[in-house]
Amino acid sequence: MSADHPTILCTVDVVLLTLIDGALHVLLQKRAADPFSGVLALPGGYVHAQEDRDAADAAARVLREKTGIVSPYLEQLACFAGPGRDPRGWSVSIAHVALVAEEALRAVPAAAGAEPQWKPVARLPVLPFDHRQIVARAVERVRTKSQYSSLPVYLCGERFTLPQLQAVYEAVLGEPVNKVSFRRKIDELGVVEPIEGEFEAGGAHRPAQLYRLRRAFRHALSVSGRGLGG
Amino acid sequence: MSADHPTILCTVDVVLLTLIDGALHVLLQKRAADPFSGVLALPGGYVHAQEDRDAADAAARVLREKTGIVSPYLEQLACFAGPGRDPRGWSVSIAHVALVAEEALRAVPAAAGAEPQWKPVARLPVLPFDHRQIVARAVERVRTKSQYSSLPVYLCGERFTLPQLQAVYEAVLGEPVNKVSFRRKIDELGVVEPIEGEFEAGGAHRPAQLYRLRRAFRHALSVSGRGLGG
DNA sequence: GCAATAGTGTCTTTGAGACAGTATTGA
DNA sequence: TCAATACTGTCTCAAAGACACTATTGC
Repeated sequence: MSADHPTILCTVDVVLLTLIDGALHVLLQKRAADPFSGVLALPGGYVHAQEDRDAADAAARVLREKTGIVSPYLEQLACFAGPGRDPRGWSVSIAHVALVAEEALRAVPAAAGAEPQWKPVARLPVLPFDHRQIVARAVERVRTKSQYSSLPVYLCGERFTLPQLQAVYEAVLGEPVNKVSFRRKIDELGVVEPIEGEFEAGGAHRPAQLYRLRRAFRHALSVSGRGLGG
Repeated sequence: MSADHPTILCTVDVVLLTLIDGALHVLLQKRAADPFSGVLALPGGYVHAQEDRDAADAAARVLREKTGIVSPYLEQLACFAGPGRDPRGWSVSIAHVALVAEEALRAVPAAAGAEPQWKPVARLPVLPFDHRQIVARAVERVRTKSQYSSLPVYLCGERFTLPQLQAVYEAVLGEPVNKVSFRRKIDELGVVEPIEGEFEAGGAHRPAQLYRLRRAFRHALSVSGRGLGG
């Protein structure tokens, strides 16, 4: 029965987001091969049936191979499929969203793929395939989830203060949040903990308590994004 | 580059839910072909590159061809993918959730496929592939969305009373809901409207106002499920 | 002391649930 | 008139936001 139907292209794409100067940016790379060789696009690639254990695994591999980045948060976004999105024919892209702290990018080893470029999601260049819609859906998902979850902590570095975390929420949501209710919410979500005796010094004002992710929410590898407060 | 990789099976599966005697039921059919020929499973099939315009379109076609049902609500759920879920090899299933009123099933023409069987989601038989997880995720999605949206209206017939709609919500959510806040919420969602002068007669009590979906929320065909109060 | 930001106590406002009342039917 | 359910007005309670106050630093 499978022979009745022409081969369908099966790929994964990754929308990797980070916060630069208070604005969400997405990682783009110049494509190494046709179609659209040399054009800026989302990192993506074919599923490797020999090595990938599932779609998230494939997305994590593609991200690692092309950019050297291992994201602490990786979640399936949706399938984008149809006859027109890829000039080669009917294709399926299993799109994923990943989050990383800008700070963590400084430790990334030399990438195997093209030099990554960060573009603000509010001013994207023209993108091939349906990558513009994919990015839009990813941003929408992150904004929606940030309203009730602790997702934005994955945009912070290892150590952060609550005022910093609040600024991250405000940047993602695009609106100010109430300080008191923000702290109440973060407290009851229970995903971060104060680092005993550690404070952010430097300013001409009272130093802020440093926090970190609780152990149960730290991931060296990719996670599904479900049921983890994300 | 595509030749580097073995063919990946690309299918769609549909979790069609309805409410029977106050309990969520899922439509299953005996499979017509191997693998698992003759075993009860979700209706599913290959993507047809020649005719399907996207994944939801493929799901609607599969559902229509195999069961004769055209659902007023169809939404992409997630991709289930991996080497172990199908004995034929690495496979991708683009799973969808669909909702239909039990009442609407009576008007369904003779199905081209096997006789559909409705099984309660709380007591599923053993299912092939990863269909059990797919059903579980579908039910979880419907429950979650029902908490804040008008999704359950698609489990009602064309005309319904608010007490009937409330009972549907309670069946889906598995818990009683407050009558006053329920009516406030339905009112502000703005997806239903009273049918002027029409009441549900019959009981030895005050008749209830009949309601229907507002025109903007009625769909003869499948919809994406996003941004429509669903 | 003063400016600046961190952190907290508490009042107000808003929305959800509880409860009890009125409305309308068939018997 | 009574039982039964539809519908509605209003009180109570809990969560969220507003505001103001204290805390701690560098200058």
